[in-house]
Amino acid sequence: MRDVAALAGVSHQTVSRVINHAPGVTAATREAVEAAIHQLGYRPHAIARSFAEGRTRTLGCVAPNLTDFTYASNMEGAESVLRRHGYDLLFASYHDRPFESVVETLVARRRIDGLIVISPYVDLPVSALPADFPLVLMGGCPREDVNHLVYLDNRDGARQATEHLLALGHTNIAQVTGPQQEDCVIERDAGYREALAAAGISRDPLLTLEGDWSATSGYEAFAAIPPEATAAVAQNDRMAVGLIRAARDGGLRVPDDLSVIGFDDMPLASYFDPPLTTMRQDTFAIGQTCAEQLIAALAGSAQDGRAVRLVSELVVRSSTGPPAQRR
Amino acid sequence: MRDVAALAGVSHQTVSRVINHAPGVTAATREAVEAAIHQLGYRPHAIARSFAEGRTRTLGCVAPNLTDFTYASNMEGAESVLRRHGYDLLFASYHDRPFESVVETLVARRRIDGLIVISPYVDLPVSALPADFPLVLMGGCPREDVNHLVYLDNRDGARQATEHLLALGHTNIAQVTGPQQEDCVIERDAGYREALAAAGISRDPLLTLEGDWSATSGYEAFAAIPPEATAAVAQNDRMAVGLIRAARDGGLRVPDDLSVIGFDDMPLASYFDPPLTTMRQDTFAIGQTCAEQLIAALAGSAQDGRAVRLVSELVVRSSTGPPAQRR
DNA sequence: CTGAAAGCGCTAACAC
DNA sequence: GTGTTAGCGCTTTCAG
Repeated sequence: MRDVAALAGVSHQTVSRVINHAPGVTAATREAVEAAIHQLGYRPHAIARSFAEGRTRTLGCVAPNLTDFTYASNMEGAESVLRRHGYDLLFASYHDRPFESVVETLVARRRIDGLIVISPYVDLPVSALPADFPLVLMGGCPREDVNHLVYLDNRDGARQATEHLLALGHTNIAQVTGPQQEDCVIERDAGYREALAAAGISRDPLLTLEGDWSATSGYEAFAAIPPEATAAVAQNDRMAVGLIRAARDGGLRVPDDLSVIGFDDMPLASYFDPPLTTMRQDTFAIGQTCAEQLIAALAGSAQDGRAVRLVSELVVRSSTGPPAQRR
Repeated sequence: MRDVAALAGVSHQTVSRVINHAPGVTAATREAVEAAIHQLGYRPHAIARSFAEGRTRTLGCVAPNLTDFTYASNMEGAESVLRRHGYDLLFASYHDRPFESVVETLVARRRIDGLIVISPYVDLPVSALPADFPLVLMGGCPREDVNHLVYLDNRDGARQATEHLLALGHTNIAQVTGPQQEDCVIERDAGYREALAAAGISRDPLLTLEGDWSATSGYEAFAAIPPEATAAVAQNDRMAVGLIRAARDGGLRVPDDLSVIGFDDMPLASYFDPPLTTMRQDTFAIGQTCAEQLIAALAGSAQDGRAVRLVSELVVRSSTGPPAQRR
């Protein structure tokens, strides 16, 4: 920068003005400086700038992992908008370490200006963050303890899924859940119950099985599903796929003997056999929304925060259908 | 830091020594400083440190996108080892902007100390980077123009896949490729040809169809496959799945009328119908290896660089089998 | 073993 | 419109 200033015959401050597109520079000076910059191949030092400015122009994004398509897609959506706003994106996963340590590294040491947390866990210690730190939480239900929230209405989604099965004529509807302490599991379970209750069906606890989101757990859950069930709502597509496989291995036809609906509309959901009926969520858009919220929070607008509610949409394919005669 | 020094009754320099675990501090002083740090809740300012040190302790990772499981998994593997070494990970995708702009933002402005580039493109302009910048390229074939390279031997993988079909007795083996300018496509095509040549089979250009990695493109490719083909190697699993769907829609049985082998062993590959025979690559380990290489490069060891070759492994499931009688 | 001084490259506040 | 002066919070170098 000093060299540029010398070459252009101005002070380093004028160079600073030029690279920051600050007003109050003659066109002539500006051109001279730009010529010098070009000639010297000068590039502003991002770290020095961050240091002087007191902000990093870098935002963090933490997710449980990346291999889950849902999270990866969220993050990609967020990246696309943050990048457009001139921010860099620091990524951290917290599957192998406590969330607090992420906060410690990224926030307490002031490496980032704001944070997007993708979390299916209701008990995430957001309190580990300074109260006024720009934070957007991507969660699975409404909550009061966080300023900026983007959430997928899981309760509504599960209700829709269950209603779809009810509308087809099913009355014995099983449920395969994720780990029961997770936020969205609780919500989806609530939606399932609400739909049953609204249909005047008393809920049989034996019809609910707990999995761990994996296809294998869906497969294993099948063995525990009472034979009178004619349909099942799986809380994600992987478990739905496992369940279908197990049902077929057990000699059942899908959907004739057992209808199965999933959740997520993962890639290739339509390429399974039978093509999966599922609840679609636009994960890319969710990520984008989170990023927009964060940008707004950083700009100081939306000071009070607001919760953005997103809903999932039923996609009917061929893994659900009316119940067949008694099997 | 000044406050900590004052409270502990030492200079800020001693505080610096303590937080950096530098030698030459009395146990007593150290304890006093640590007490002060704890009491004040002091955290070193990462940016100030980076600025003073002249390095950022942040590494970059660029990939075409995140939603492709392969890349996401690479990146997650890389993150796990970088994190362990105290580095942060800056992520950037380049599906919507030139690679050079990534270099500009991250490297030229010195936001990162090193870079992992996940690239299926042979023509990636690594020359945009300063020659001595710590770089690890995750590619699809050996190449000379880069110091640190981790590559999956795609030629070998495609050869294995094709040999598997040959061993089953197929002689008319079609191929569905990705976009033909991509690195790994060229390599996989070469492996396919090599296997055919070794079996004394002359290659029929009509048997090779170009797709775009999507399941849809695999589906569409089917229409162009000559009816005498009894088997096909798809260059990824998604296209394999699309191809299988199309074959069945066309009244063929898989694998009896058409054997299909994929590439990647993507999640749930075994849950498709039929379970997919494919070439497995350990994408998480590949990412880890890239990170280790980068760490080594930063440490100055491995100065001359070396190429790490990884191979994929045949996973036989049920989408391949011996050819049936003439269909 | 500890302290003092200098400086990393930039922006912000004010003076000219 | 442009230059001058500080100073961001730390590490490095060198004295004591």
